[in-house]
Amino acid sequence: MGKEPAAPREQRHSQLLRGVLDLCLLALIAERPRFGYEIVEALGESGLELVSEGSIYPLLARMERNGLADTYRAPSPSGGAPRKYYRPTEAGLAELEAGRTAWLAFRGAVDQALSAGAPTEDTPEEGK
Amino acid sequence: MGKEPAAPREQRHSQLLRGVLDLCLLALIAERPRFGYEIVEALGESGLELVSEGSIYPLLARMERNGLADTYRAPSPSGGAPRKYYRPTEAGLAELEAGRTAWLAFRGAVDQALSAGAPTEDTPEEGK
DNA sequence: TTCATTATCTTGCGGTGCAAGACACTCCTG
DNA sequence: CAGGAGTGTCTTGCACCGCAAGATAATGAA
Repeated sequence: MGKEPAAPREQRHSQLLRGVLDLCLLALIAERPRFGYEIVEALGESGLELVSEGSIYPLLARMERNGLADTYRAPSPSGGAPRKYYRPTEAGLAELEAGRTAWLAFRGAVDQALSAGAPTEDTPEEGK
Repeated sequence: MGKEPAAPREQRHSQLLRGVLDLCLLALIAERPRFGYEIVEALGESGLELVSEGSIYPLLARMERNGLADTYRAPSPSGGAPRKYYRPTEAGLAELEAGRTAWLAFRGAVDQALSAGAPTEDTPEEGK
């Protein structure tokens, strides 16, 4: 005993983000160059409020290392540490496009799987 | 170089499944009791073809251990090892309901985040 | 100088999908 | 009766990654 997860409900969110978080980042920096802090806020506005900096900085660094994004620095206009702006490379844009497709397919598959045994089930799917 | 993952594209699928796979299983056994092999096939029909037995048996066992599902055995009608049927408990149904809600919220958030910098958009970003 | 603000980066932990393979039960054939 | 094939279940070990927590850095104001 004592090995209970204790918070299985909130943990689901963490697991859900996997495999999609990098895509979201790519989409965000594809819209326009952004820096870390800004991205956290942008994600929050999308409804992904639980994403924190500890999640995205390593991810951003990995993307840069893998050649999906490149960066440049610029001083902070409001005083403070200089900002590091991220912007997708060609490879990054390609990855984003592939990822969008994968997400759409996955989303459809999960929707269908979850519709099984749904409570609102009038869906009179023909008997096979 | 030389430490590249080699297959980042196919790996995304694995990561996407996290946090949702248990929900799919719950939905499937909520529709009617099912056994392992059957579940793999059902998932495949939904589009989740890459899910293999190595993924779901441990998951099924975990759900049983956590009181989300209970089981009973029945002989295989077509000869072979006896089947182990899974069916959700009350707690399992509650978890399924909560999970559906979480999935819907997450899905919307990701859709919105991914719509940023979409190619179909007139992206009027000026050349800086 | 010292402090507050803004922002980036690192470490260690914990959860989990999956490939690979071992094991179990039943029927069929000779 | 023995052997084989088909059908299902279960276990081990690994690799991946989000995240809490905290360290670090740069700038401007008091």
